[in-house]
Amino acid sequence: MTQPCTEHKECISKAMREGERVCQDNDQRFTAVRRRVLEIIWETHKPIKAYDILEKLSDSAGKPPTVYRALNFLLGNGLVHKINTLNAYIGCTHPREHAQCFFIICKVCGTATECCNSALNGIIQETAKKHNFTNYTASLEIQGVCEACANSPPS
Amino acid sequence: MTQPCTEHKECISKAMREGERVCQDNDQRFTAVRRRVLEIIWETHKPIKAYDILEKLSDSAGKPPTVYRALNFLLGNGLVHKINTLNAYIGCTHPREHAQCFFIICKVCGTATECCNSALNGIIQETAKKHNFTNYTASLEIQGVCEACANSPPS
DNA sequence: TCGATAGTGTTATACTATAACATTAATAAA
DNA sequence: TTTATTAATGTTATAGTATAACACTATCGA
Ligand SMILES: [Zn+2]
Ligand SMILES: [Zn+2]
Ligand SMILES: [Zn+2]
Ligand SMILES: [Zn+2]
Repeated sequence: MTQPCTEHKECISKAMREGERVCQDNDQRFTAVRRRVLEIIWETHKPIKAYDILEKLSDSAGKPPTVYRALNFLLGNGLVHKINTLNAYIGCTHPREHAQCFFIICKVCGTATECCNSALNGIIQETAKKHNFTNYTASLEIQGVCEACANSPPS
Repeated sequence: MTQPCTEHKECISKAMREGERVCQDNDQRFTAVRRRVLEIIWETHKPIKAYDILEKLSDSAGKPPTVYRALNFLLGNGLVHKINTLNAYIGCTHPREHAQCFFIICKVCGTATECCNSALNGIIQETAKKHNFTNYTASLEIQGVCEACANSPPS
C-alpha cells in the first residue's frame, strides 16, 4: 500500500478552502459537482484519471461531460493541473502563486510532486526569449524513481 | 499555406540516412513500414497525429496497430519524439546526440522546434537530485507564439 | 415575474491507443 | 535445402480519452 498522508484530511480541507477563495476572487461559482470533483482529486493525492473520477461520482452525475467540464473549470482556475504524460489530473498545492507547475513523478509508486522553482522558470524564460517566443506556458514532467521506491526491496 | 522548408528534401533524406544508421547501430531492421512512417513524419515537418499518418499510408498498411507499432519502434530508437501536449509525433533532428528532447511549439502555426540546451539539462538534473529521484527522463514542452506569427497581421 | 445566462443532464460520437491472434517474412539451425 | 525459430505485419476487435450537440434546470439581475 502507499503510505497514507498523515495530514490528509487537512490537505483536502485546505484545498477546498483554496477552491472557495479562488472562485470568489475570479467571480466563479464553486458548484456541487466542481466541489466534489476537486475533493475526489485530493482524496487520492496522486494523479487520477478522468474516468476514475467518474466512477467515484454518484450515478446521477456520472457521465463523461460532467467530469470533463468540472476538470476544465478547475484547470482554468488553476486549482488542478493535468499531467500530460499520464493523461491524469492532480490538485495544485498552491494555486494563485503561479501560472504553471512542474512535476516530478515516480514511475513506481505514482506520486507526483510539484517541483516548481525559480531557476527552472528562469531558464525556460531564457529559452523562450532566445527563440523569440512570446506569451508562453510550459509543461515540465520529470519521471523517475523516488528515493523510497529505489530503496524498497524488489518483490 | 505553410511556408515550405527550402531544404526540405534534404531534411527528409538526412533523416532517412540517420534512420538507416541508427538501426544498423542498434541491430534493428529498418523495414518498409518503418521507413515510410518516418518519411511521412518528416514530410510535414510539424507534429503529426497518428491517424493522420494512417491516412497517408497505402490502404494495405493503413490500420492503427501498424502505425503505432512503427511509431513505438521509432520512438524507442530515438528517431521520433512524442509531443504529449498535442498527442502528436515529430522527427528528431539529432538522434544519437541525446536521450531526451525539449520542444518549443507555436500555438498559431504549429511548428515545433527542439530547444534542448545544457542549462536546461543541468537544472533538471539538479531538480531530480534535490528530490532524490534517480533514473529519470524529462518532458518539456513550451507553448507560445513564434516571432513570425506574432508579427503577422491579424486576419 | 420575467428574461438572460451559466451550469448540468443526456445521448451520441470523435479521437487515441492497445490486445489478441492469424499470417508472413527473415534468420538461424539441422 | 529443408526446417525450426523468431521478428514483423495484417486483421479484427475493443479499450481508453475527450468533446459535440441539444434539452433542461438553476441562478441572478432587471
Ligand atoms: Zn500548482
Ligand atoms: Zn516511488
Ligand atoms: Zn531529438
Ligand atoms: Zn508560429
